[in-house]
Amino acid sequence: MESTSEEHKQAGAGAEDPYVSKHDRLQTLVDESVKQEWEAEQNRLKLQLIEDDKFDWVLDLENQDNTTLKRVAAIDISYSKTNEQNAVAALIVFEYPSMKVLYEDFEKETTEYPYIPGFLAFKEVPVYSFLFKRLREDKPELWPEVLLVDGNGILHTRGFGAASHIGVVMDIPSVGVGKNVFAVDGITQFGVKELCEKTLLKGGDIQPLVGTSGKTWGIAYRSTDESKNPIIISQGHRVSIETAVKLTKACIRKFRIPEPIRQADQKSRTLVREIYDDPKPASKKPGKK
DNA sequence: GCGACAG
DNA sequence: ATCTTGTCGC
Repeated sequence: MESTSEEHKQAGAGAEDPYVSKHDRLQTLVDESVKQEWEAEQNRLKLQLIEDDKFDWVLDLENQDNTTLKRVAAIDISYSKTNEQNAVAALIVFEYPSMKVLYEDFEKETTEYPYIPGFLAFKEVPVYSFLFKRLREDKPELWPEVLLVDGNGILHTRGFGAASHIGVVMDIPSVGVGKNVFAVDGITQFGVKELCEKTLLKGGDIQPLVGTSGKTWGIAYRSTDESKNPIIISQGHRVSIETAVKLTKACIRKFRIPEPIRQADQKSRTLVREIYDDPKPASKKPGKK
């Protein structure tokens, strides 16, 4: 039988087929039935989603004296370049507004699932839940008042991205900050890019992301004068879009990415390299060679 | 069927 | 997500 490379690829999805990449094998691990279960869980959890401000702290950028916000956290996860399943996740709690690190914790992880657009939470939330559990047990007094997540909140196919997912599961106010646009409701990367080139002229400028339906899914924000590409802010859980933008703005320091997320990204990336990609000669005993 | 596709 | 070289600017 004649077989194109495409057919060969599909026909040989078995785990023993050397012509099928590990990535492809992971993808086939998540079949339609799994995705349907995940969709159902997203829709179920979404019933608990709160898109209004529901917290007891105050963040006033005009009158800092009114501000009572003390603890902002960020989570991120970095993957091994040699094995895409291996990763290190980070949970860091910062003092606001000094951005001094109050608490940081890391955890190695071997992700069970691959990345599938629309289902990022199912790949990353398990290790985050673990880290939050350890925080609650070890330093409950440092529980953050709000959480920044690298990824989208309601800017999502079903209005329930990873930032909203972790926010609901942990019952913590959360904000999604992405580096790319997730296409939904007529919003496209290209469209947003073109629009932002006209509207985001300087650092601090914002551009609402309004879908065909009229819904505002998030806001593109030019965080600094130097960064031409905006970051994409969307509501996670228990925050309005205004608060989501205000908090993100308050967490920008010198760089495009909000400082908490930037540091969580940096540290998890350093660790994943040390642990998986730059294996140091396993601790040789001093004096021995 | 076709295009889209966070990390 | 990760891989990549040089390059511009403070």
